[in-house]
Amino acid sequence: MLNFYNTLSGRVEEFRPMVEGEVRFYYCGPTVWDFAHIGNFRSFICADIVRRYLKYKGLRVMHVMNITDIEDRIIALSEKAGETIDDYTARYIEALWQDFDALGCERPEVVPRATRHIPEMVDLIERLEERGHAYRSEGSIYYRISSFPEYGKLSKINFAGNIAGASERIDTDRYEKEDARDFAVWKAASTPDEPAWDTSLGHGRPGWHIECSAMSMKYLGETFDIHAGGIDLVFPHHENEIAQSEGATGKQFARSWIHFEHLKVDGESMSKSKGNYYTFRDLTAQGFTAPAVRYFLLSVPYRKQINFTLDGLRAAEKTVAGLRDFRARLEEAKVESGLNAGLHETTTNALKSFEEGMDDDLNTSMALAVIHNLSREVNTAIARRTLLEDNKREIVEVLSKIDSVFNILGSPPREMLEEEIQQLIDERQEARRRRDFERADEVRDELSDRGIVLEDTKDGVRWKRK
RNA sequence: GGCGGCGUAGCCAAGUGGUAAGGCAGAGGUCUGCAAAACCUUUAUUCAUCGGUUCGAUUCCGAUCGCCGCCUCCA
Repeated sequence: MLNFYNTLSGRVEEFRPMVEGEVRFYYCGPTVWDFAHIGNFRSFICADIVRRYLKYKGLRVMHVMNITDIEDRIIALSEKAGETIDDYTARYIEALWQDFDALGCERPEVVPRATRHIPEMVDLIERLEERGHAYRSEGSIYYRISSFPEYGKLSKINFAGNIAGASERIDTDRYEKEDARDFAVWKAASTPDEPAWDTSLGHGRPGWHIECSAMSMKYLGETFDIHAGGIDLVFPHHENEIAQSEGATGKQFARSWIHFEHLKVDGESMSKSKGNYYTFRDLTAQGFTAPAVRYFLLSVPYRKQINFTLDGLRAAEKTVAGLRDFRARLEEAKVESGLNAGLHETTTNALKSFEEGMDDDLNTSMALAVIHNLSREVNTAIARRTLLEDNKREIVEVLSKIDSVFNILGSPPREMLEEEIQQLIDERQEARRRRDFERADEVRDELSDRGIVLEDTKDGVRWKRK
């Protein structure tokens, strides 16, 4: 059984979907202008692991990831660029998918955009008004927090407590609100030419929080299984979503909440001003590979802060290369028929341990250790020629099952031997037979310069790309 | 000021009331023409510091130090 930490209940609990065999999963996606850094990708990959492991468990997953394309900053930037929101955001969204695919994340079933769901948000706001949860003030509409006594149940923020230090920074005069905690669900346009929509609520745009309430309920129903996102969204975003959705429907909104921790870079929070801000593209430009980045970002359980360093990524690069080598070696191993009982047990236990690790609040560290241990044992068996045909088949199968979740081994490197490479290899073998090692090394160096690494094994020469 | 998280070997990092996963790096060995890869052996008497509870704590409690986040518009 799968257990994970539910932010709402504050403890690890067994996950049971609402509808047998089907999971309705909402992931709070990025704002388009700021999605490219590795902090966001950690989040995407965590969500992808959740999705993939649910599928591993045989569940159908209805996965919705929103794209926030209305937001003060986007509006300011698109205005500055003299572009419409759509034009401005288009290139970011395109880049998002490129990186998303490269990092091996499966695309969600539905990717709604805020700009395409204004009517749904307007409807929801009207429902809130009808039920007394929202009020108008100077053309804007605010959520009345005093009307929702459960407010704070997700973030466990004690509003009665003393927030003297914080309140200094709240300029209460700026808002025409009944209560400083109230938040905007609809913002009246403040300048004539800022992007805005004409709706029954007036000329303006939705507040940030309302989009997720409206879009998640549209695609997943008023109550759904899992709502996920970065830990920074717990308050106020997710707290406000609960207030909006449950205020409007009177029903429970998301049954479970999963929040992904942030990463640090070189021990500090990542920020542009600190100069420790990395995007996925920066890293690939430096020669790092996508599977290594993915491995690194998932190597620490999602509830722990991960400390991103280039040294760590270099280590991940080697680790992933080792695992890929292992898989290739296994597939190429020449084996005799039969089943080695000891290895069979090792294999069975490996899969079991993998599931135990993942079932325990998606402990990817523990689950990854399983592959390493299996790799060592199977390598030994290959070296000792104790790997038999039936073992090989089941180990290949177990590896691909595990990799259906991690997605770091990729498809097996069964590229055709390019003729030229093979010719050089043959030439080197011929030279070795003549004991002309000078020529043999020359050929190996030449291949190495062209990115091909050779390995002399008992079964002949293996080659791979660097 | 309030709330929460973290501090484990050279580096990254899992984990647990009963004696420390895994990865990278290092050392020695096997194999090899030499390499590479792989394998074998090895690398924390110790889990920030100081107290307390306990038969026993890295794991629970308290204090201290250090780091990170939230409490605010916005993702």
